[in-house]
Amino acid sequence: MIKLNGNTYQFSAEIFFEMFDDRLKLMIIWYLSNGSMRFKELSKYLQPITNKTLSSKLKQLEELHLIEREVFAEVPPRVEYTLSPHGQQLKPVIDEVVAWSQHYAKTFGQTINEE
Amino acid sequence: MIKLNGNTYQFSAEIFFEMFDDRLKLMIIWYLSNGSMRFKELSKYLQPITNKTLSSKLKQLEELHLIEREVFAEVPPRVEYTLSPHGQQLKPVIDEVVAWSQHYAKTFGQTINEE
DNA sequence: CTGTATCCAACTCGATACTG
DNA sequence: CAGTATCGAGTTGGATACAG
Repeated sequence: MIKLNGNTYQFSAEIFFEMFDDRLKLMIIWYLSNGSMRFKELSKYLQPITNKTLSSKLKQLEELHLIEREVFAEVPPRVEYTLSPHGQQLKPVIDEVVAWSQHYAKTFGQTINEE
Repeated sequence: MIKLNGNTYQFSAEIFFEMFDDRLKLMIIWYLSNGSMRFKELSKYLQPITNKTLSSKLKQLEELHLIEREVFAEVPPRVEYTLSPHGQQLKPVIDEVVAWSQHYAKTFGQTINEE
């Protein structure tokens, strides 16, 4: 049995399932797995998404120690989001997700142009 | 670009993210990755969950071709759920999820007894 | 045992407007 | 640019009751 924050888990995997029980957080990790990105850039890729939602999700990921936030003292302001070490360790998960999805798409989907 | 059912996706991974944007479907896959289970058995592990919700999720997973449903003509009725071939191909994803979670739990959680 | 039918609380997330 | 504030629609999923 595992205690984490206030919660208890029978199996450690339940931590992951609870962590990524929404539509956006793992997608954000996926986008950041190719390098750091700015707020606006992420917003563009996750469209439609509101500033409020994106801001909230990024804050959650930071509290989970999966991403890091760096503020540059510029005008206009620049903020970069990067995977933390624990976030980077999700890369094998992401890789398997991508591999599985490509295979699934090959079976059930139709490819228009290239990916 | 990929067309699947009615939707279009830029990247195949988006299929996965949309497929598992809820709290339960990937957890069910995880439970079934150790072998087939009955309705009641799944319900017990996923507590608290209602029959309606579980039934709905299992139907969705079947429509996605990830699990298979087998009915035995017995009294009382017995229904077994098993991963389909495409569901079994999610095993590497699950394995990486488990590995990552154990590492994460070791860093941030406290283990009471054994897992 | 394996569901289905209603009802509803809670949550997620988008639309819009505004701030430093 | 990078947020925050308010509002509200839609969805998820639990509680309860009932059926084959």
